[in-house]
Amino acid sequence: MPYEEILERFKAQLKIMNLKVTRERLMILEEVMKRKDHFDADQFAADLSVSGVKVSRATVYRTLDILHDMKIVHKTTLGHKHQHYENMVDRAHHDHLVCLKCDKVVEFLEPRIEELQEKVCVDHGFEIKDHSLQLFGICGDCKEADAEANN
Amino acid sequence: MPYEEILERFKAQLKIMNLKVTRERLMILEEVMKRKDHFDADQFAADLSVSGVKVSRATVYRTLDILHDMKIVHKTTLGHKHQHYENMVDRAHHDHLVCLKCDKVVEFLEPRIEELQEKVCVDHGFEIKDHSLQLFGICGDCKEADAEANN
DNA sequence: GTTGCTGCAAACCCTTTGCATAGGA
DNA sequence: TCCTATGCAAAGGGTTTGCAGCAAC
Repeated sequence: MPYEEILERFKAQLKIMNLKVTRERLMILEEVMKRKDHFDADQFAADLSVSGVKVSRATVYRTLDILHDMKIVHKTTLGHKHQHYENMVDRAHHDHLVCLKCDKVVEFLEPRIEELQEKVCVDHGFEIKDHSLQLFGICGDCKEADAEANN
Repeated sequence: MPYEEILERFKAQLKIMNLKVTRERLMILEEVMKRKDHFDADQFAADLSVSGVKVSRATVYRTLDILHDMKIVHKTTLGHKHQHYENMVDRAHHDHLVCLKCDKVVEFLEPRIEELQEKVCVDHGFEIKDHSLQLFGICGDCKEADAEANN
């Protein structure tokens, strides 16, 4: 989806929600759209600042929340004490593999897991709304590094 | 496993780890063994206090950590900002369904999901160590309540 | 002009930690 | 006696919030 389109969608949504189109919100949207990785609010605020964009941390949190409500960003817990955000424009749902040694994050999608989750919910009379799945382990690179260290 | 046995195991493990057998640690083990639910440290400390057992929150956290190292309790994140603990004595691994309305927690085990997780890891060259899976939705009771409210 | 937004700093919440004292081994 | 454990209160780290001034509409 071209940036122009997201921008228009963002503005339109803000209008619908009775929110104002401000310089800060546009700057944050722009920065989010540049990101393809999993980022945390603090790092994001720092990067904005380095780019010469002055926006307070409070506004970053507030705006990321709006973007989350609009499903433009997704929030995940990857085993740290802070939340991670990711740009979801043109991206399908996925879960995460997290390396316990180097913190590398790899995305995956296993449709059969998704189906089984649905089934579990139905079996328990739940209407599923969301889920959170993270697999923690040691990535290939770290395993290799370990093996070498033991030689 | 009878309580006596866990108690002995706890004392033995403490000895191995060069930790002391204290009144506080025994009181906390006893309270943990009474629990079959998912509890948080704060509630746990409050309940201890109501039972007339005086133990500081700091000691509760410290001791729950020891019990976690010993695999006597398991730590989970259930979508809240605090950790939940559960007594794992005589209990197998399981994942959780969480109701977004009433916070009810239901446990489930779907071996096929576990297998597929293994497969995903192998496919990505990861050595799996742990995983975290929560399904969020609306439980049967809340769905009924909603339906009635709409009549 | 009205209403919502921002930045700041303080508050929050859960959890951890430093330190003096108490208490197992 | 020696050394760890405890309790307290303060610190920590991420996130939220109250408020006065400011910017959209």
